[in-house]
Amino acid sequence: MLELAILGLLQEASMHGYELRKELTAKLGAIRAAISYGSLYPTLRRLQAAGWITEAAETPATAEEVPALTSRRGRVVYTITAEGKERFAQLIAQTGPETYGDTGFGVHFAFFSRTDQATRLRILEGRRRTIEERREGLRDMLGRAAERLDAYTLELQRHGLDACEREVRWLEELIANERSGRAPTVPQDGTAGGRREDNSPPPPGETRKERP
Amino acid sequence: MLELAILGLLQEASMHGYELRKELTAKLGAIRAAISYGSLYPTLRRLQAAGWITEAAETPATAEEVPALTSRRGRVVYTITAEGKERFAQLIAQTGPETYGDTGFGVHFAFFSRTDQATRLRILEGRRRTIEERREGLRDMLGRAAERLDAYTLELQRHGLDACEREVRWLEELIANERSGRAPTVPQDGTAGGRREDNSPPPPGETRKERP
DNA sequence: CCACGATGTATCGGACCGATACATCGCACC
DNA sequence: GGTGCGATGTATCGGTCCGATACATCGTGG
Repeated sequence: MLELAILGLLQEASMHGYELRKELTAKLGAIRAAISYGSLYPTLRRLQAAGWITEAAETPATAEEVPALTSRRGRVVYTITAEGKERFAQLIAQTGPETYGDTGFGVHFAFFSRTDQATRLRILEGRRRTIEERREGLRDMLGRAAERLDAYTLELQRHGLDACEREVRWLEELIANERSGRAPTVPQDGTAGGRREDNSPPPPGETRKERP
Repeated sequence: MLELAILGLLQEASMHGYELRKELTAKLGAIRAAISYGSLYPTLRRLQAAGWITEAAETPATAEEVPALTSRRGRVVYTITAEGKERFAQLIAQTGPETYGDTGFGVHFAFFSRTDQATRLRILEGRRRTIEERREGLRDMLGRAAERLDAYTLELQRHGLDACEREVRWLEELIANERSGRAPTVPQDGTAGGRREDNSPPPPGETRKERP
């Protein structure tokens, strides 16, 4: 999962570890707290070893002279390679059971603007099915086996059930919008130097909170 | 976290691994999918080594004779010890940052009927604070940094924000109910052979879904 | 008669986290 | 003028937990 997220972010711009973590937290803030460095750095190492990314120590920019004084530990900037982009495309397109779990779905969804519509639909429907099953499990529990559980556990289940129902509705909206919507898929980004380029492709739907 | 959950469940009744997993899934179904055996068995081993639980191979009940034929691998029944109960009480009472995370809070909440009211209140308020901070982070993102993110990521944040607001309201209700409510804390269970005993202590609140 | 799903115990590699360590920079406060 | 403190920055280590896998028994229905 981390691999996918890193590859996705580096496709937008080259970054060093700290920045990467911030962007990761920003993009995935809705689904997980913050990525630990204990996960981030080993993963970067792994990706580099596999050839998906390259790491380059940042040169002091101006003044190549005066190098060895204080031995400044420069920031390490990571850049995605062509193979890395291929890898990303492969990861983003392949869907399995782990794609429908909480974390997996969140990460995939966060990169939907780089995913083709057919895959988006597949993922949304898979996720819906997963949540529906969880919902059914909770309903059964609240129905048949209710007297076996104490009041607090029951309350927890109720809250969980509510969240499931809400997410299913949310997914329904997204699916409907995806089906009917003209969704111009953004294929590749290419050069990663643009920085300010804002590609906000398909409006996922007017999910306005009007509850009259 | 698993340690706490296992100790809590074994306090209600002795069980073997498979049953333990089912009960675990039932009790925590609202917050996590299912506990893996790859976590369960090593943890049981650890708990046994620490002396919190004891494991006993199930005797074939009748017919002690005819032992070595087919060498039936009996089920291993785990029972909590007195030290284990102390350990559980210690774990359930101590609150830290990990208590307010998604999983940690869920597990603690599931055993609220074995937690004293002061601790319950502390946990609920800590959780509320945590979610409020997450909520503020998402609001900031949707406010200031909105144009930096694509439409799908934004939609994900919106959904996350919605879930945060909903959970805060839920927690408010629980806190209010906890403060005003007479909540008879269940101290100890003692004998674990009763099986059918139903101790449903404090009604956590009328969280009815009336939306007129 | 046997295939299949539920019951049951168990291990292994890998992903990820939390704590920790250490170094630099800029800025506010005294 | 110094000084502490929070943000920036890289990195490791131990430990928890997961997913895949293996293997054995039992009852039921085709």
